Amino acid sequence: MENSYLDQEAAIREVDRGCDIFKQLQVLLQLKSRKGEEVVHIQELAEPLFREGLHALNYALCIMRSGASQVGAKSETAVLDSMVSSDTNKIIENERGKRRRIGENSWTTDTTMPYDDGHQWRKYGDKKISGTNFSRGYFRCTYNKEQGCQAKKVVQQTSSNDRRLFKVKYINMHTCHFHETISPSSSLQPSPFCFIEQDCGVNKMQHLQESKPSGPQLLNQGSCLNDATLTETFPNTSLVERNCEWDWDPLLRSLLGFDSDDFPLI
DNA sequence: AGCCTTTGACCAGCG
DNA sequence: TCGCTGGTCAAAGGC
Repeated sequence: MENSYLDQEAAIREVDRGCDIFKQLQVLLQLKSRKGEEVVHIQELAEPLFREGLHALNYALCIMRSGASQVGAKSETAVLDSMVSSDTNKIIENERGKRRRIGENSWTTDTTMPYDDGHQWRKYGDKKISGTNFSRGYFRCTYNKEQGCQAKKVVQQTSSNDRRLFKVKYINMHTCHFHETISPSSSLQPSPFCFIEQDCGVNKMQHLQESKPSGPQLLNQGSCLNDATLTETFPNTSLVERNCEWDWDPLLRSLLGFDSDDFPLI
């Protein structure tokens, strides 16, 4: 009962945060109409902001879904039902207990950025699926061995049109410590998203290396990069920048033309 | 050295 | 029973 209450509070907190983020996004978009020359900067800032907003709402949804049976939260999920759908699966276990997982706690979501959800994943399989032009990637939490985290996800590209679309199935909630550290419940905690445009389907590490910048960048630790890797890849990037521990107000202030001296814009 | 992805093989469910 | 298919393992190689 106590946990249900805490879950509900956490979910509400995430929804609140999502609202705040979208309000900031609105401010950014209003700036765009007033300062045409800043369009590029605003676009670069708005995208991760939008992602983070979505992440906050998705995270809230995860909390609600995982505790739905106790909390009885239904109305909230309706908000995002057009974006996310859950599965009720049967559980099939084989005698060796190592494969044929068809059930477990799972839900699916359609996204254009399947590799950028704030968690660290290790790919353990890839399968060409009949009837589609795309293969399906199987991922499990990096901390599967270390911490016994049972979270998995299956990424299936469903569209290759101008805007690629992926269906991502998540299986089991994260129980690893990393999950807690990236919990967006605090604005001071690292954002799970990266400022670098993700080329979906391309190894993120490789992509980052190919796009190694020359100057300071607004980055965070991302979903698959550790601090050491980033230090090596982006030697001129400070830890604070990498963790996205900035306040958006200075950003907006710099866009408005003041206090821009100590904040490196892209 | 340790982590990752890739990829072929294996195994189980299903029709 | 058999072939197809999806999910997983594990070796190999790369970074």
